[in-house]
Amino acid sequence: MPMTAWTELAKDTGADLRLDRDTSNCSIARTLEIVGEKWTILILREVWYGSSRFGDFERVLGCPRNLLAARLRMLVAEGILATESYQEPGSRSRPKYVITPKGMDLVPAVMGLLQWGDRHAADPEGPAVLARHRECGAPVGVQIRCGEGHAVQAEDVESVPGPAFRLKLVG
Amino acid sequence: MPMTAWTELAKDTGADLRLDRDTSNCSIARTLEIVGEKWTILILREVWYGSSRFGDFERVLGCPRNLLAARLRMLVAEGILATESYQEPGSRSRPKYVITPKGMDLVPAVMGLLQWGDRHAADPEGPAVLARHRECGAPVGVQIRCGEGHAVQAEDVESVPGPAFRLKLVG
DNA sequence: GATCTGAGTTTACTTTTCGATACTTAGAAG
DNA sequence: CTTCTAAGTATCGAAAAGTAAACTCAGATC
Repeated sequence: MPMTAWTELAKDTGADLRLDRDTSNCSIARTLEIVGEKWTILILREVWYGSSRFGDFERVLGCPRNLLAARLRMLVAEGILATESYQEPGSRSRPKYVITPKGMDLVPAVMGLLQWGDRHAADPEGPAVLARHRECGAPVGVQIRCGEGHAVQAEDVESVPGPAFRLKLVG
Repeated sequence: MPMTAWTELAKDTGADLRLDRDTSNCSIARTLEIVGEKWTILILREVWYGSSRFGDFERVLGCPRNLLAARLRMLVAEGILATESYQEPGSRSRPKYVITPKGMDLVPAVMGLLQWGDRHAADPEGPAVLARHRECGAPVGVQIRCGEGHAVQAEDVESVPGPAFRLKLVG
């Protein structure tokens, strides 16, 4: 999906100056800034699988406590998780972590990673987890689709400059 | 999408032993092992946008040369990129990097990240890049779908133990 | 044969992130 | 008022990443 609209502009202009796409405004990079750190996606995976307490995450992930605390704090600050409290009988109330709608919106991206791993890096025994549609039981996956409702092959995706497209000078 | 099938098993058994899901076989984690390092996804983004040469990546990403070389080497070793050669008139032939089918299979995952960023971390000016269906021009995005063809809400995805599901003892 | 060029490699140094363990804290129970 | 517990903090050495510049290498040109 080459963006010919800018690769043409980005040619050498003869002098020492040269134009390139300005990649500072990129939604992929911005998303990775938030969820691209080590453990973050795996914490979300555990939330989807039903964990909610600090100790749950620590035990099942084996993640260092200080990193776990930092990641949880950040996910809450970003509005991806929210804290509620639970109270075990005979204990004081403690915080637990639940996913927000903003966090649920990450499911397609993570399911994309899951799907790729199942296809290209699977354990010979098969997947440890199967995702299926609650209503009909059929296995689920992610698909690229267009606004017209067509399923789209990755090769048929075309990337074009958007409203915030900019060029930058390099040299 | 809690997996009740194992959260029930994972209760304290009264003694000092306790069962937990064994997360060592996870397609998400395995995928992140390969593409979860810094720069890797951004390199792939540039490949999708039309870059193919070492110097292209270096200029547009601002990534250190040593890391760029390491990431490219790894992507080729994993079969996500492949090297071909190009020849500029008057120059010797040099290597360039092209995406493989295995690499194209990552598009849904990365498009998921893009979509989330556009929705939740967008620049006020809007996105720098728009993805659309080459045939009909309509904007594209990723969707969760089941084998029966239904669009599935993230909340309606149910995760159940697969063939390689294991429990582990923690204590 | 000297020079140019793009694609790396190497080196040396700083900064950031990771990982393991010890320590603290706030309330409930004895 | 001491103990117990889950949820954190604090600390510190190790590993990885970032930065910058010098160096190599192989062919094409001069």
